[in-house]
Amino acid sequence: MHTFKKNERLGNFRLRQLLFTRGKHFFHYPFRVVWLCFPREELPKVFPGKMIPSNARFTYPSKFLVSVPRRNFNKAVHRNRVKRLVREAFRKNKNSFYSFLDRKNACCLLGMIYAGKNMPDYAATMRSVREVLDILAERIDKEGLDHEGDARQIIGE
RNA sequence: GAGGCAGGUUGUCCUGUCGCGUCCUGCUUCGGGCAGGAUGAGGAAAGUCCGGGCAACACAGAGCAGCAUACUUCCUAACGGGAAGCCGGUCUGCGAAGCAGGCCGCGAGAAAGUGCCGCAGAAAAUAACCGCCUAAGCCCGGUGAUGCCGGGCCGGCAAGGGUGAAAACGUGAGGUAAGAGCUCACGGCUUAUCCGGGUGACCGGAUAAGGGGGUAAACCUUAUGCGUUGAAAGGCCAAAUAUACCGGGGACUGAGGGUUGCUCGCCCGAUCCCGGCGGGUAGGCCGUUAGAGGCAGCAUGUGAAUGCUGUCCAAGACAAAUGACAGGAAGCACAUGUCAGAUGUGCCACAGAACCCGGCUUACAGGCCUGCCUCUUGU
RNA sequence: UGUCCCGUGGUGUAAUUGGCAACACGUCUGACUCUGGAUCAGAAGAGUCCAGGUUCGACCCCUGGCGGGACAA
Repeated sequence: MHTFKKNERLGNFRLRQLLFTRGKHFFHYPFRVVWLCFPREELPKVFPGKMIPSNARFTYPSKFLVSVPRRNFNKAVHRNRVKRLVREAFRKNKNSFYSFLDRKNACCLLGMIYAGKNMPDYAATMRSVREVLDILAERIDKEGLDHEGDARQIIGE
């Protein structure tokens, strides 16, 4: 299904902090991609000794985040336009990436920061998002999964 | 008919495929998911420039300080907003004064006080450089002279010159040694009183007094208003620990605190307060979307607006939904073509709610309406 | 969401009772040198973010806008 529900978005504060402090990143124009991929059964380690908040549960194998810096797009309406285009492209292209993660029994935090300075068009965004997902799957396959350990240490540092 | 300016108003629509937030209903393998239905950005949502609602602080009090406003009347919940006027400035038209219209105005007080006014100039505020005058007083000389002539001292004057943005009412006459609102006539200004008109600012007139340059978007004075802090206000729930340790202070004769710049007042106050070094939490709900709401009609009013009646409106996210793609229609521009229809290409703005309202300001493709100006054509 | 600050040559800064927009670096020209650098001499380069207003006169005071920055658990 080409859906993009609220649960596929990265909304939890602790998970976002985890992504940006521990995540790996690479650049593929026009995106700076930050990602963190770990086995599904290690999720409780992020929230030791307590319930997992509802917006941190992985109903889908991935949580996704788009960011557009104000530096390059001054108007709020332009930032919204870019974010909507990227989300649309992710929605259309995510299926093979999701099935790849399901085969690995992994869950993935993914952030894409739009670093271009010009307003993208639909076709180019579709193409570059597809390329990013391909590169990501390749790297996860090659480098394996991360192991979380005690997240309290991660956030404390 | 075309173009320009100003103001007001409006600011795209339809279909298909895929998709998103919220709410409701139902189903379910129920901290989740599925199906169906409803609903989902603006005139500025923006800037955050004002005013309110609302909330907390003792349902809030005094003084000082501070801030804001400033022609009048009215509208409004309120305002620094708006309406109608008054006055001043400026432009245009007709013109003899004057009248009409457009535009602009932070438009109280300079006769309460203080400060400032570069350069130039004698002087920038109890004026005297050049200049004008020696009538009165004193002295000297000439001469027969208590007079006259000449000179000096003590002085008098502010007309003329020149400087400047600005020079101590203007013109004319009288007056005088020379002069001066010193006096008079006309004109103009300020203050006070009175009369008439107007709710009022103010206007018209009369009488009396006066002679004071500008600057308050300099300090200031007067009048009026303002308690402070803003949804990160504030309330509730859940989770988590440490009343650890070190130093200092204090315990009713009061350390410290109470979201107010200072002082007071009032209130709270001992498992307390300050500093250091450490530890824990980072989640949810309410506040939170229906209100000084829109539209139409009638009535009142010059108008802003108000009253009555009817009718229509239900975004509510929270690393933040309201979208993407395709096709078509409408509108505009250009080209081809034409009696007209048409065809092709391109364009279709500014911009995205974040507690809610009323204003202001700023951005804006195109359409429509009104007024004014210019040009052209016809009558 | 709210609060505060700043805007001057190409760059960094001055300019206070409101009275000629100044300085350094850089740039350009010339001298010195075989050439360059350094050094010396000289010159150009702004009307103060924009638009109004107050005033005789505005970088300075007032109003509105534009742009940039900082802060608030």
